Amino acid sequence: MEKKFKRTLVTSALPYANGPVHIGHLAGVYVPADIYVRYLRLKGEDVLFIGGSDEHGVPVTIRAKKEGCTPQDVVDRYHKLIKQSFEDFGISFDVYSRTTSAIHHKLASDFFRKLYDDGKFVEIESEQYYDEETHEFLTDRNIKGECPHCHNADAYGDQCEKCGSTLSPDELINPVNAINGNPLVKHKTSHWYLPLDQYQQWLEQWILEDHKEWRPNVYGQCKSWLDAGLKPRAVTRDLDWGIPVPVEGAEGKVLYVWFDAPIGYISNTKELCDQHPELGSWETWWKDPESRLIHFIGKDNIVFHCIVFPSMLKAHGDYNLPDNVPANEFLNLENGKISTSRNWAVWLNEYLVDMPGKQDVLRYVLTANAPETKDNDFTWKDYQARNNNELVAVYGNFVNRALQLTQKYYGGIVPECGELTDTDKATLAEFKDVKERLEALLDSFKFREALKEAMNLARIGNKYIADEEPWKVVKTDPERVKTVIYISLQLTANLAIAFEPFLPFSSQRLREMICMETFAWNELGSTELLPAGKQLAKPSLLFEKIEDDVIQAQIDKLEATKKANEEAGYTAAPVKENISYDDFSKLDIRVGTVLECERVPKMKKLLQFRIDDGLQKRTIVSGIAQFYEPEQLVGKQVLFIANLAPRQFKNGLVSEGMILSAEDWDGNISVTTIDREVKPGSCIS
RNA sequence: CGCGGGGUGGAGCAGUUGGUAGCUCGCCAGGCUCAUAACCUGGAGGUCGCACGUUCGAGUCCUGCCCCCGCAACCA
Repeated sequence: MEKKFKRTLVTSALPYANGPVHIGHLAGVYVPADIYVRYLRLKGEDVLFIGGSDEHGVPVTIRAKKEGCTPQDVVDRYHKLIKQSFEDFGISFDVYSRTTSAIHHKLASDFFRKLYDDGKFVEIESEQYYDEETHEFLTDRNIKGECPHCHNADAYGDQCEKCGSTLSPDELINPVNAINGNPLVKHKTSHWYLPLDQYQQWLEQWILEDHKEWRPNVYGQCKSWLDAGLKPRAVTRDLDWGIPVPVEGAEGKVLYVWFDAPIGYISNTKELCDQHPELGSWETWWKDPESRLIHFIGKDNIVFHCIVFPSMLKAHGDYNLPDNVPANEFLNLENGKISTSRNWAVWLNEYLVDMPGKQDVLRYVLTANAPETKDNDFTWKDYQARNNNELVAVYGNFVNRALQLTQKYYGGIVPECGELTDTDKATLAEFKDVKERLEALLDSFKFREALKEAMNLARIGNKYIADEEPWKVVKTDPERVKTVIYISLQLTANLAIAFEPFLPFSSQRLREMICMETFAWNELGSTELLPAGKQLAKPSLLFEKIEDDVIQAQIDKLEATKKANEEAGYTAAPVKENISYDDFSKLDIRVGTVLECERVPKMKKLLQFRIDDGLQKRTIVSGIAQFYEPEQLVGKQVLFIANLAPRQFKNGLVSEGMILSAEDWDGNISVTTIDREVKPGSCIS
């Protein structure tokens, strides 16, 4: 299936302009994409690297409302910040634009219109529950109401958990939004759907048969969707933030963000090519069969890039389809899931303030530990170890040794190369082998392994110097040392090429040190990169050791910001509506003595209590298992609601009441108890 | 029987189409001193979660089971 392409168009997922970017973004998408692009450029291939911000969608409008500004303000701010972060980390986009651009609006609009005119959509009209405050239609599960059978007030739109009957939202009495409690009204609405079911067969052939070389996680995920059967997917929404649907009578509707975002790849290419005619027409990049399309994405985007977007392109008819979609899994941080809302992240803009000039260290660590086959974990200790034991000790050290020896013996001038010994030849041959392996790995998107191979080059160099012992030989055979140093310098120059895709900043500095103006991938393996007699610049350290306190500061910062953010986010909940004394007196709150307490098997959160309520013993189940050891509570007197209707759990357990407890700002739970012991069954009033 | 991802030397991970179990770090011993106490060599350490199969041969395929991690559910 090896096909020759004339040019390669690389896209990287459009980050959502709703917050800054963090190491997860970098590791999952942008660093691998950048490595690949830099590699192709070094080989002299025709390549474009397309990026941009995704600026439509509901979360932007929610954020704008919260902050009291316009959606445009929100995306302007984050687009700028994100763009700057990418620049700072050397992500070498040829263009980084945005989906609010005029070019994109027109192109996405035209794209939709062509599919519409060609009859590629299905229009479906329906009546759905609508929240007029948040302007959204709700899914069945997000609707709550009274069950028509057992009159449980909290039945969901698809099922009543009390009586177990299956429901549809229409059957619920007084349906409300399960998230915010807003009342719902029925709205008639019509939307356009892309009938993915019609593309099922074609997709099965195209992915499952023609692209078996895709990564297992991508292929597997596609297969599971295809096996489940595809359904038509809506491509429009009732919203006011987005690209208006270009159809008469569709006022108030916009293109669904997942329809317009991938088209952003096309618009941004167009924007670039229109400004730089020498790159050729954007249509050549997207439509010429000799152009290759590669999407770099995270695993959450697989369905859209492998199934939805290709179906859109196919429906349009003129476009190339992606040749490969290398998707990464997720990166965790210090054993926890990276989370923007919980501020559990290393933000790129902050990293550069704390670790100035260490872009390459992060690029290195994120690549060496890239989540290519499964979720991986970023820890600061690993970051430190990889910097100190690998970048400093292996790569930096070899370069420093070669350059220092050159300074010492030859005043920084490249010495003449004498006759090569067998070890010289063997070392150089090994270098050429690595080049081939490196290429094979990069061509198949195995960046983690490729980086390891590049590191091998430095290891070979270290071994060579150690074996040849020039500091010893110089006393007996100074001529021979010239050759050893010459070769060491050639290896150093080779490192500058091999590492350029991975560590562009360090490569640049290394090239300055050895006064190497031009370089190309094809020269990798050459023994004549630095001619004899060339004067080199004064060497400096390529990488620095990172001490424990610097790392500890980062760990502390992570913990502190997390805590501070949670605490700052706490405000006491507003007081509920007044109730009558009658309402209050209906509640029967009593003191009970805990006789027994144990965990409920298989239930992480549940504790099962045996309570003496003064009249009898009763069982109460409470969701506090993560905050108390069962033994701690035995013998305590707790407050509980005695007349709450019993509730049955799935495993058959019945809870006869509710123990009162307080939830702290950070989610910790504290059980209520009383100041002085009283008889079990005493009433609270 | 909710969905998914995993279980490989102390730690973190590779192991493509089944053919003597690898890498980085750590540890132990030795060497070297040009180098950011860095580098080089050697060594110890694994019944590849368990069991049963297929096979001349399984970490790699089949079946069953156990355990861990996400998500979902449960939090009266």
